[in-house]
Formats: sequence, structure tokens, C-alpha cells
Amino acid sequence: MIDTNASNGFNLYKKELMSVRILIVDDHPLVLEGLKSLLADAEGVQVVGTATNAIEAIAFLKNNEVDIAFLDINLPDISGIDLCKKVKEQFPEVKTLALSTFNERAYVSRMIQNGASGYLIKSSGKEDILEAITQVQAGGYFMNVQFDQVTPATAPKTVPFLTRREKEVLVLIAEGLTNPQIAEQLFISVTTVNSHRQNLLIKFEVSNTASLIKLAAGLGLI
Amino acid sequence: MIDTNASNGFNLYKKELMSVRILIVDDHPLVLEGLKSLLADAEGVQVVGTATNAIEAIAFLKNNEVDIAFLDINLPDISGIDLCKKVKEQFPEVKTLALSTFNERAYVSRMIQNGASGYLIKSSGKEDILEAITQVQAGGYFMNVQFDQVTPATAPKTVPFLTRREKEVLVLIAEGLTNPQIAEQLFISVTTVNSHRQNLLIKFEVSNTASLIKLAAGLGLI
DNA sequence: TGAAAAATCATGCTTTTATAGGATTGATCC
DNA sequence: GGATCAATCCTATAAAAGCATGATTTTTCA
Repeated sequence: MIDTNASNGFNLYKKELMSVRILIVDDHPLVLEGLKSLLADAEGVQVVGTATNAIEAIAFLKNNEVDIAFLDINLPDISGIDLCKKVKEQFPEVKTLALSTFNERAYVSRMIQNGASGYLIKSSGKEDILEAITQVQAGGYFMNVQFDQVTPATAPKTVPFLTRREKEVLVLIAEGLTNPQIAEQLFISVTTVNSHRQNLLIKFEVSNTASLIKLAAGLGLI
Repeated sequence: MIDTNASNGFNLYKKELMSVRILIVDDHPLVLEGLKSLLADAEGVQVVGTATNAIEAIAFLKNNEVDIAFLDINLPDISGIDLCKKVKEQFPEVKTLALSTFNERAYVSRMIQNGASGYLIKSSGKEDILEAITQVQAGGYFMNVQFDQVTPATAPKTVPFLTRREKEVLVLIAEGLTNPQIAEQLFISVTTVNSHRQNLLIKFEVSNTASLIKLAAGLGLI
């Protein structure tokens, strides 16, 4: 359900002129509530809407003016990473700020690659969040990740870019299908499946299925 | 049952007599803030403390009286599942309520097994949360999971009980080691490693490594 | 419209897993 | 003190995955 404080092209609430209009996209009401609560008493900041999935988020952006969209990395329908890309394509003037549980280099680079202006881990404090808004609104970038909890040795430097087919194969592998079964499912030959599989191993910089699935699971790809 | 509202002879904070004293353990300030905010205006409920990891949580419980502890499943140091067990061992009078992002049968049964009185998914609304507190404080159980997003066909009914050796092998498999490499690492024969591996497949009710790792990753085992 | 990327398929070989069917030694628990 | 379970080891075979080295055909897009 979309929470519309502002809707239909014009803004009903002009209590704070010049305030930064913020849309929060997260499927956890607690996080929504927490952010709203933290931003409620902040000067020059106004949460104009919230959404719990990508569809709602896009719908809201179509009908409302938003300066900064906070995007959760893990959403029920599509990943925040993909949503970020969509948002920047359809609403290039909207700045995006990634919200994530994880402090991982891989996520960050991928989000930035997709046009995000910043990256906030959910364990950020109020100061960080306000600082991020200020920076981003001013056209800058913000990220407070430290990468202290070093990414495991098996982790790739970035989230590999996967093709449509590779994603499909990856999902089917994770579901426990063997190459012959995947081939049957996708109406392609076993050797083709195997090619995609090898490409996945190369892109993830691993040497077997176990590592592949572990990484992909950790990245929320499956 | 200990009457915790009247213990120690006197109560330092009598602002709200009979109020349920709550400790929230979650490593995300946003979630903490969200919950506090949601509970702030609720009658008969008082958030007496928050902790962002298991150590802090245990320390707080040693020095304070708490009726219900909200435990996040994913904590930085140990898993909420293990923390739940510890809490029930050391402070049996404290009721625990699991907080999780996931709507998974496996987590629930594991938490209940470890003494939790309830299970709340983070996408719960205010009503659910208050209802949970009421139920649990009255000595009952609460859980609002629906398992609607049906657990994948490959999911086991419960988190399988793994032996020490099986856990070790599982972790090494996930790290990408092959049977010969694991054997070398653990100073046992390849056939033994293979036995443990087969037992893992049987316990998780899967037929290959990919499914195994996906499940184990989803359950936070690796 | 041409280059680049993706998807398709192939052969041959090696290594690893999966599956089946065992057996033996300790430890733990009623 | 017998039962149970964990951990160890074994043989043997089939299936699958991993690795190398290709090639052809679509698609995409600048």
C-alpha cells in the first residue's frame, strides 16, 4: 500500500518549503517507521511517501515529486539494485540512496554502477543518515561503509554482471537441477547449459558449484 | 513462575505500574528505533533497554529485569537462535520473541525448540506486535507467520540436527573445497568425508551440493 | 550497418559427486 | 550392559561437473 502524503502532481503539504522530499522503499515496516521517526524532527527533510516494493515505488514516483529515494537492497519483487537502475532510467532527476544490511564492497560498486548517489548500511546512526541526505541533495555522493568485515576470500570484487540466460541457469542450479534437467527445462542442449555454467564459475571467480551457490545466496541472487 | 513486576522488593521505575518491560536486541538502529517508536505510545508497554549484539543483551539481562526480549535472528556475533537458547538457560523467566526478516518454517521451529514464546516477522504491523506482547506476557505463544510464500520444494521441514563433524564438513564444502581437500584439512580419509557429505544430503533432503548450500545459506548455517 | 556480446552447440578428457552397500570403533545414555 | 549414535573406514559404479578449445548464429546497440 502506498502511503501518499503528496499526490497527483501537486504537493498538499507545504509546511516546509525547500525541504528535501524523500521516498522510502523498504519492505519492513519497522525500518520504514524507524527512518520516518528519525527524520521526523529533522529540519528541511520531509518523508513524502513510503513503498514496500518496487511496483509501488515506481507508481509513486510517477505521480509525485521526489528528491531522494531510499532503496532497500532486498525487496520482495525485484532487487534494489535493479530497481535503482529502473528509477534512474525513468526518473533521472531522482537521486537514489541504497539502504542495505550488508557492508559489502560488491553491493556498493553495483549500486553506484547503476546510478546510486550513495550507500547507507542500516546500522547507520541518525547523523550519518542526515549527512547522507545533505551530501546527496547537494549533488554529491555519500557512503559510510568501511569494509572492515573483510569480504570472504571467495568473494568476487564486484557482483558479476550476469546475462539473462546465466541468471536462469543459476537459479535452476540452485534449485538442485542437474545440467541434463536444466537443458530439458530450457529446451537447449546440455553442452549449452554447461557453457553457461562454466561462465558463471568464471564470473564469480570460483571453481565449483558449492562456492557459486554460497556467493549467489549471499548476494541475494537466488 | 516468578512475579517479575514485584521482585527485588522495590521497583525503581514505577511510572507505569504493571507495564511489560521489553528489551530489544537487534543490530540495526533503524529497527530499534522503529520498534521503540511503535511501542512508545502503547499502553502498558515499556522498552527498558536495547542491545545491538548478544554480549550486550546478556549483560543487560544480568543487571536489569526484563519481561520480554525481542531477539533478532541475525546478530553480528552469534545467531539469534543460539542467543535464545542462552537466554532461556541463564534467565528462564525472561520470555523471548524472535524477530526475523524471513517467513520460514525452518526458523520458527528452531526458535520454538530453543524456548522462544513467539515469532514475529519484521514486516509485522503494530497490531501484530502488540498482540504478540499481550499473548506472550500472558504466558502464551504468538506467531504471525503464514508460510504463504511457500518454502521451496527442496526445503526440509525443520532445520536438520547436524553433528559436529557434519557442520565442519558443510562449512568446508561451502568454502569450495572438494572431498580430497576436506579430507586433508580434517586429517581423515576421503571416504569419511564422503560419508558425512552423503549424510548432509540425506538430512537436508536434497540430492546435490547446489541445493544443500542454498538451504544451508538460507538458514544462516554457513 | 558493423562490431560486440550473447546464446547456441560440439568433442574429449579428468575430476568430483552421488549412490549403494557395507563394517568397525568409541562414547553416551537409560 | 545393551542400544544408539557418531565417527571412522572400505569397495565399486554411474552420473555429473569441471576444464580446454573450439565454432556458429543471433541479438543488441552505438
